[in-house]
Amino acid sequence: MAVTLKDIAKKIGKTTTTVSRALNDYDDIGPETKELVRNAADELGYIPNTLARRLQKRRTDTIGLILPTFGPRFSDPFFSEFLAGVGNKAAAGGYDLLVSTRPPGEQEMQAYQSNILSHRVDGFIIVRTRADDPRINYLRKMNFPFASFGRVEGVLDFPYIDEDSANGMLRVIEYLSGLGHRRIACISPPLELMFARHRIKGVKEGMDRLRSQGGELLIVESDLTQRGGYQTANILLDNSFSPTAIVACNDLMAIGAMSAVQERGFVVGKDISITGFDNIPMAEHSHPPLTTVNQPIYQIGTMACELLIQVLRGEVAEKQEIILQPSLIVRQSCGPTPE
Amino acid sequence: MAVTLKDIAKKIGKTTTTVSRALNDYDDIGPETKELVRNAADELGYIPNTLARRLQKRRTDTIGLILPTFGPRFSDPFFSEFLAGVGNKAAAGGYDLLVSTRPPGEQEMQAYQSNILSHRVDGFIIVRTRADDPRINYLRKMNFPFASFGRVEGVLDFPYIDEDSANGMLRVIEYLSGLGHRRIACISPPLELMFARHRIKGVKEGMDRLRSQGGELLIVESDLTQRGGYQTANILLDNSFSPTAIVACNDLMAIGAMSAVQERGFVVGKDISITGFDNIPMAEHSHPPLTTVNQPIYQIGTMACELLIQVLRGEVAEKQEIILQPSLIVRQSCGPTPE
DNA sequence: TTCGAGTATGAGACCGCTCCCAGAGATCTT
DNA sequence: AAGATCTCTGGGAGCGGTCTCATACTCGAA
Repeated sequence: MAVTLKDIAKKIGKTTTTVSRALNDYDDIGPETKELVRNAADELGYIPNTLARRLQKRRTDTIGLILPTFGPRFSDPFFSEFLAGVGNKAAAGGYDLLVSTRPPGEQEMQAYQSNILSHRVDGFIIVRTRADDPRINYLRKMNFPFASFGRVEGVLDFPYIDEDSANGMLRVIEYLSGLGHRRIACISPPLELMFARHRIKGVKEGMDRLRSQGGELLIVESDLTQRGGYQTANILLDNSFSPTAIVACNDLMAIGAMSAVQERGFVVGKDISITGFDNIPMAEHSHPPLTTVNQPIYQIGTMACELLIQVLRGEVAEKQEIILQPSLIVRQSCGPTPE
Repeated sequence: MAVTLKDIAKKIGKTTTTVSRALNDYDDIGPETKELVRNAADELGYIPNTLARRLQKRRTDTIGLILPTFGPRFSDPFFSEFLAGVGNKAAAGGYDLLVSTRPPGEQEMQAYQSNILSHRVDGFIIVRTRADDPRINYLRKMNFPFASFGRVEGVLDFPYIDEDSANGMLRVIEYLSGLGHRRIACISPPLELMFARHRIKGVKEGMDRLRSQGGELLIVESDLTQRGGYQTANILLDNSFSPTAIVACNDLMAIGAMSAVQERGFVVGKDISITGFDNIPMAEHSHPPLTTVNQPIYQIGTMACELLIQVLRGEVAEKQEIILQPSLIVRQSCGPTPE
């Protein structure tokens, strides 16, 4: 069996009280006693039982992360990198990370509820926020600690981190307009997702500025996947709108769109320009390499986790709201408008 | 405060013993009493405290999964899908999933140790096995429950699931040889990884059969990433060997290799054929779509988790060792040898 | 000298749950 | 009718920690 406080106490003829406090470095324990206890603990190979400690402290030292996924073939590079960021920060702060995947909706909400009510986690990281996000509404109602990556519509009285996607998209449009593009199509994620709204907002704002110069915009909704981007681009290409540039709201869809365009014999970056958003590793190695907006997703993961840890520790965060400024990554998927 | 057994007991004038057993449906509790207890529990909104139960049961109902990652930019589609498989199965079986990411080596081993010794998990899922795997050696030594995705060299006295990668690669080589290819280059992962060995073994076996027909093989080691595949393909293309086909040991490297080949103006599937392995979603949408070997990674995740759960429950699994037979997915990245 | 403050340790409750064991009735056996 | 058996419930220990409170001792100040 595992070594307990009692074993140490017995060995050195002290009580568990003393041992416990010595090991936790309380300053009401004599230095020699501390020394004695520590040596005995080392010798016996003592390791505290996390469960017992958690029960007593009424804390789980665990952070929950429930990834919203559609269907089993879930392979979003976004999440794996975000996960790594959150996980490493959590580990560094002494927290465990409890991960689940649930499709948005009923099951997802149940997962949040049961994790809270059965005392499995101390706080949640929310990812990929939705406009009127039921997760955030619920956590707020329960007064349960959380931090999110992404904002919501309405009151923002919780710690969050987000990228200024609107500004990122504005930069994309400005870049494209500088290359002469006026007829631009945009492939959007479901508009219930907040980041989709921000990105679309940036696109619209950019196009508004182009209105006097004949700017035209067509927005088509898709589903964030590569396949979705492919299909949607095909729809766009069949359409009479015939854009000179396609602005996809994430890299995965942009890469899917590239396939569709290339399949029709067009050259990406010459006949049609394509942009993405996120700067996933794949974007650098697509063919041609994808012009996109950088989103440091690993760092965002660590920062979101840090925000939550601050809340859990009861520290007053200097900054509860972090908005990162994006940067445009110019590669070869865009070129001047063909005449 | 949360409702406890004691609250229910007090309310109906019974003891916590009775309440506990009624809720756990022990058959030594009278049916009316059970009814009474259940109603009171519902009324008060009782939810058992997981921590307390776990402490008492000396079980954590938690499965550990430590993903081996190199560097922070960790975005392997492989892992996210595997994770989803494991996670969903764990949830279905009433287990929590504790996830960490660690670079292989010292830190990784410490994570295993501390998770075991501080009683955080009941068992581990090991992924991406290595030839003489320190994780498996350790868990075996500690007699700690685990199941793995992947085999090791030597004794296989633990539950595992694996794909018959050797056979998969054999099929690839046969397919390529059928198209007339004889000078074949292979981009390999680090050979310390078991699946690399199996895949290379299959490649060699296939080439051995081609020896009488002038088959020539060049193997170059890379690192599983898209970037690695790109760089390694460039090295290959600079080499005098000039292969007519490149067999990459995973899809990510294959896609990277495609970029390199295309950058030099070659047409993939005509001038040079390329194959991958894994059939990640991206493979379908690369340009051209990638010929590869299917590996149902989501299902593998669920099955690995199931193996572990059987061990944890003390059930005797009918099958402790599962080898899946792969299937070749033919797409457009291969063609007949150019003369 | 005596009291108060400070220091170091012990005793024991408690977190919320499970489970062993005892015991009270009810029913059955001979 | 008396003991044996069965059914149901209660008492209480214990999982492995933490924390409050009490206590014994030392020491300097009034």
